[in-house]
Amino acid sequence: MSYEMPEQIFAALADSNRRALFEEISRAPTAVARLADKFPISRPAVSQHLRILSDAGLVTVRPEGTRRIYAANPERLEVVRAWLDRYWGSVLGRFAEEIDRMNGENG
Amino acid sequence: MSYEMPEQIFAALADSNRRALFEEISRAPTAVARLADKFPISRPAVSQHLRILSDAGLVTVRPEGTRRIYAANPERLEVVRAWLDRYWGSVLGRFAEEIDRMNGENG
DNA sequence: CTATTCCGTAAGAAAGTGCTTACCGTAAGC
DNA sequence: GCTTACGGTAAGCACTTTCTTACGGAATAG
Repeated sequence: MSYEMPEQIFAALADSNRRALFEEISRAPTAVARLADKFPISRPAVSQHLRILSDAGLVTVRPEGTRRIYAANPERLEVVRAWLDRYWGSVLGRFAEEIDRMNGENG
Repeated sequence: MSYEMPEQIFAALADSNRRALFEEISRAPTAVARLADKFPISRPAVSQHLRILSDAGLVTVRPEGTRRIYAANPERLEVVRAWLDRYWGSVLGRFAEEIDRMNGENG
């Protein structure tokens, strides 16, 4: 049994600035300076957040002249959904066991 | 339009110890000392994690004698799922717009 | 070639996080 | 009552995060 741990992804999405950046980028691929204009933090701060999003695989980069265009990689969120599904699976499995157990005792 | 921000929930789940505690509690409601036995951290550390999980609404507490039994509140994860769904909705909406725009230009 | 624009990185400050030990309150057992 | 078990909180420490300013490298415009 092996599945990808959503460690980096949860950590990346835990910061509200980063979530907002990710959502902004998801609306349209965007250059760094433009993001820095839209957010109340400096351009280096944006770069640092983008680094983390990039390491988590949530965004990709494409150079365009001197600019670097960041685009979202929405598929990556499947890891989160997979974690949720796996969690629900185990919780529901537990629930079913409990039902069985109660039936075994009483039914 | 208003929807609950998953701020605290993502932050709570970003820590692997906390995720593990949450999953452990999800298997069965558990007292603090028992959790401290199962994890390589002290009892106060467990208490502090439980506080954060509790503030995020991911767990509930029930006193039982001198013990406090923590139980998971899985429904809370719906906030995460809702965020995912909303995100996908907007991304797919964008995609549809893009298709329309291209059809308007070329087709 | 020079100037300009864009952006990543380095360095450092301030704040936050996660852990430990020590302590205190509360519930149950003797 | 007194003792024991349980667990939250305070204080302090090491480490990490997040931001800033300063700098330097790379691509374009003149």
